[in-house]
Amino acid sequence: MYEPQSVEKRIYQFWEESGAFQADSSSEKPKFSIVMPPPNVTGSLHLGHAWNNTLQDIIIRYRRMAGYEALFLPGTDHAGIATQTRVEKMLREETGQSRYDLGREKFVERVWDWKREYGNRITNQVRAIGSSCDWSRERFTMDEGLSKAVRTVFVELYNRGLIYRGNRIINWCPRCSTALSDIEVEHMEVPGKLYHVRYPYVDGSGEVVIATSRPETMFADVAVAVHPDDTRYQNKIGKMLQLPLTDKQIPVIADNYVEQEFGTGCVKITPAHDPNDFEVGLRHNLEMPQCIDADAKMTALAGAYAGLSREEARIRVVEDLRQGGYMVKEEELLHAVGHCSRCDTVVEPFLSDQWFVKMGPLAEKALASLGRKELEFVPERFERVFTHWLDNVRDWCISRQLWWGHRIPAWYCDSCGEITVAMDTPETCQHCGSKDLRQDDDVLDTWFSSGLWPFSTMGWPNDTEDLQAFYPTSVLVTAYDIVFFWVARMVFTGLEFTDKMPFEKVVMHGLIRAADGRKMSKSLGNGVDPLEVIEKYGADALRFTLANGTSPGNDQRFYWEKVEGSRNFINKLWNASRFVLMNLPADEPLQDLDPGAFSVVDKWIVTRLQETVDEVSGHLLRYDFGEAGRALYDFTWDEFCDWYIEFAKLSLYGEDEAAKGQTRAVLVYVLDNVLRLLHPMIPFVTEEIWQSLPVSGPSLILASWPQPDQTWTFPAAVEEVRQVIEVIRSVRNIRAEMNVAPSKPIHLLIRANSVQSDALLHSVEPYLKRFCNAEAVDIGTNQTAPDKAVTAVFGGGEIYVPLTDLVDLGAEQERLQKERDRLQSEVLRATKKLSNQQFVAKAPPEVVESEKQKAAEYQQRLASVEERLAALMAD
RNA sequence: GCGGCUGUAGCUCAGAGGGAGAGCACCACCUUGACACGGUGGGGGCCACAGGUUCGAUUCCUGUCAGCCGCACCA
Repeated sequence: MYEPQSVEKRIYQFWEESGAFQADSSSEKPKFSIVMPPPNVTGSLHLGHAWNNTLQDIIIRYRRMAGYEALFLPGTDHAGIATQTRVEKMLREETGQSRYDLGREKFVERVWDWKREYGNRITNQVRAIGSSCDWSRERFTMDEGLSKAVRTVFVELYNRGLIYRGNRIINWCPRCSTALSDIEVEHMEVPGKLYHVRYPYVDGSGEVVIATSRPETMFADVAVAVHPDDTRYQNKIGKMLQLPLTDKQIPVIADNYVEQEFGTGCVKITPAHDPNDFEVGLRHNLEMPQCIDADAKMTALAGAYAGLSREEARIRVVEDLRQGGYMVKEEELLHAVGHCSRCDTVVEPFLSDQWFVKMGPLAEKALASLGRKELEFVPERFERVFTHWLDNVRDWCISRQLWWGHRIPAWYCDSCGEITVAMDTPETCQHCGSKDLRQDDDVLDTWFSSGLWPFSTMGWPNDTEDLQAFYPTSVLVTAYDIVFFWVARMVFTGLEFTDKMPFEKVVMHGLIRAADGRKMSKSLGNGVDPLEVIEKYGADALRFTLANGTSPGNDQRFYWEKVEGSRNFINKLWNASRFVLMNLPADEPLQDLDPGAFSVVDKWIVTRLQETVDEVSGHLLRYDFGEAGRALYDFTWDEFCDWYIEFAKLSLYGEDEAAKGQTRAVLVYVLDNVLRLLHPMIPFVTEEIWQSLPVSGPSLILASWPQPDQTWTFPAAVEEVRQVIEVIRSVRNIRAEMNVAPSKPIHLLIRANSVQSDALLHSVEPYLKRFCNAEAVDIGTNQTAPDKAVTAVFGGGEIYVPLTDLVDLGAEQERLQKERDRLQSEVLRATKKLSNQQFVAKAPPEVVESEKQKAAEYQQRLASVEERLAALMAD
């Protein structure tokens, strides 16, 4: 039994130390490169990473074997919010201090300590799944070089007018105390209420009724808007309203944004707390007071409610509105509420000074480039998702109120108030020369640095050899859930700063789900730790599970049973290899392959191997890992193990030394190639086995990828062995159906229906004897059915198994009738097709021809079965 | 609202314009000298539904139903 635990660590170390993972930028070979989506340093490997890494590593190992200089560049990102939160929590637990107690500098130093201590945990986990990364090129988003790239891009974009600072509404997470970009907000349908509230006119001439889902923001109301065409309110525009629960007065204004049909057609305008109202505020030049602060608490503006949380405030405000007679009605409302994607807190639309990337021009460039087919998505459909998003992008808020991250290279002048943006800390203000400069406190969104990953990792902005050799990268492999976060940003920055798409292809895979189809998540506690899988079944089994039988871009569910199946396959391979090895002579060299001396089964397996090589290579080139895995599984188990090895035993246990030598050579040849083909998927076992095979080369990881060899294909042999197998199966079926114990020898008679068939059957007689457990085999073109025999019909003739004392005539009749029915329906199907003039006229000739052949063969078989049946009835 | 995915054996899923597949589960048999994480044989499916294109559709197109997922500021 194969035990991966004792093998995998050793093999990985061997590879790593042998330099097999290292790519040479000065190599003459064609280049192939992948940059790994950097996992969070704080994180630990989950099955999604495992899947992602498996696919990348399959691609890289395949290309490396196929003669490319292959680079798989690993690294991690600094994960601003996640890491900072983590270290803050640790700090609080250990010393009771907050980051403010420590101060920025000390705190950041603390995070670096943490990173140095735990940061290589995840990269060691990546090693455990076998990724053949070039660790000498490992990068971290906060490395000096990558930080320089970040500053360069920031300064450049600022100078090109694509980065600006503005006082705008952004998504604010009160718990994380930072701004978030639009895509870091998850909208969830939440039941709420639509409150209809009376706002009376100041002059006592009545009232308007507004509808709101957030009554607690009313203290920051600056107007009530109606549609300019709304006849109900046209003459009210400009009138003043008394804001309930306050002494404030606000005007009725007109704006096209209001929908007349919704609610009452009146909208309260709160520019500081609602993105739409903010736009209205800008259009009408309104004040933008805030009644909720950064901690999601009510400000002094809320008067008596100041200091309350927004939730408490709502309850109290609603109550007081009811008391005061302002509440008209309360309707149930299901509405989408933004939640922080990291901590699930309800996001507050918050007016503040932030930095933004102007997306319009960047998106346009990306769309143009996509239009020119400069990037290919696999599967294709993801391109639509991508372009649709690009069509509607909004500016990207990139500043984060954190300490851990790339600090924004912008300085404010206390003398003139202007901003200086520079690569290096400026001595003086660019505008007035003053030395009173303060650097912006904020850091950049982590994705800002991840967005530069394909080229920043290769040394950009310096013009390095790596960039020359390996950029643009060949493929990007990622799950579809981060196309917008990551892929899009890399595309923008790649085009803007390198004038190239950062990768030729984007290969998308799905998400891995729990067995019940739900997402794996910490809160549900239904996550499976890949390391546990590796510990129990080995990394190869995990990899094969994740790659085999999957479909591009689709999700998959995790099943331990599937891992078990993979483990069984690996074990099968291991045992087959043991068989091959134990049948090799210890001291003689292996014979050369001599196709002239091949037996029919040798020709067959060698041909099937060529076909498999062709098939698997094609699937891998198309990134169709599931199909590649399936083809290899079937060939290895069903054809090589179940049939060829069994055939080979005859020769190996026989007396013919020449045949034995050939068989050994074929076994080794096929196994060698199977190992090569399987290596990208299950690198550990294949390397381990390969090391003990009598083949030349330092390691499988550096061995060459098999090429299909047309001179070694014997199509006739494939057809012949197919027939031999059919005979053997038929006899086994007879044994099982007629309850003849496998241990009981039988007498086998075969009537060949052609000379060729006769010759073939004679040549494979030893196989028939062994596989059918026949004490005697009689083959001839004029064999006839003996009395009391069980019959089966195959393509090349008829099989008779005399069962003198055992035969149950009823059972045999039943068997033959079943077979007759089956054949009849086949004949019917074929003749029906052929009698259709349209089919014969319009279908491709080869299809018609093969249909004719089928019809003829089934006719013949049917006739045989009917004849036998008649004879049986006559008895 | 817009866009996308999925619907195939009891379960999980591949597949492809010309005879329905795999793994697991199930039934029967097998202590065969690589492997019981194994071997042999077997049962099981109107390929969601309705139209259309085609000589031919489970596969392509349209619609319906069901499940899921993105994107979207409707108070």
